[in-house]
Amino acid sequence: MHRWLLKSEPGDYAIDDLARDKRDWWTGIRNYQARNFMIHDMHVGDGALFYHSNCAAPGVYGVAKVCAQAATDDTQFAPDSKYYDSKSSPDNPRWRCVQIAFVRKLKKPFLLADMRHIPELEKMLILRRGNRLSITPVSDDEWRLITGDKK
DNA sequence: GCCAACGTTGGC
DNA sequence: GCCAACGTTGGC
Repeated sequence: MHRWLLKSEPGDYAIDDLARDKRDWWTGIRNYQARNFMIHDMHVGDGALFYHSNCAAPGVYGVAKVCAQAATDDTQFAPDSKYYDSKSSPDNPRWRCVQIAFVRKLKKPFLLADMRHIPELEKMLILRRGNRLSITPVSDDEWRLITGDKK
């Protein structure tokens, strides 16, 4: 069982959207490293920290979990989608994504500005300068510290 | 809005 | 395969 941090711009898709929808395919990932995490390493039951990026107060706002293994990301074939990929073909889809389910919102967000001051979190990839990877692994200790979960 | 850091593209 | 140019990300 692994744990992850998923970035999303709240203007695009926020934790409240997931709370409303209950579950959603994590479409639109167009980076091979993040895609490979979804295809090879993310499994049903894995936990996910839901992180808001590119916004006034970036940080972890909620908890989700993987509820379905990676499947074809249909947005790659939708010409109207901002995630359309003209070089991908239905015979050989380039992009796949997992489905995630809403678990809960944090009582108060764990902000990036606060994460930076906690020594136990200093190894988190999200804190590395220049980091742009939208899916990153999270250790069990980091998970407990951020979510307050006992295990 | 600024700008550093990064990933991708494409000419060679 | 190299690498400059370009577009994007994302904190500030």
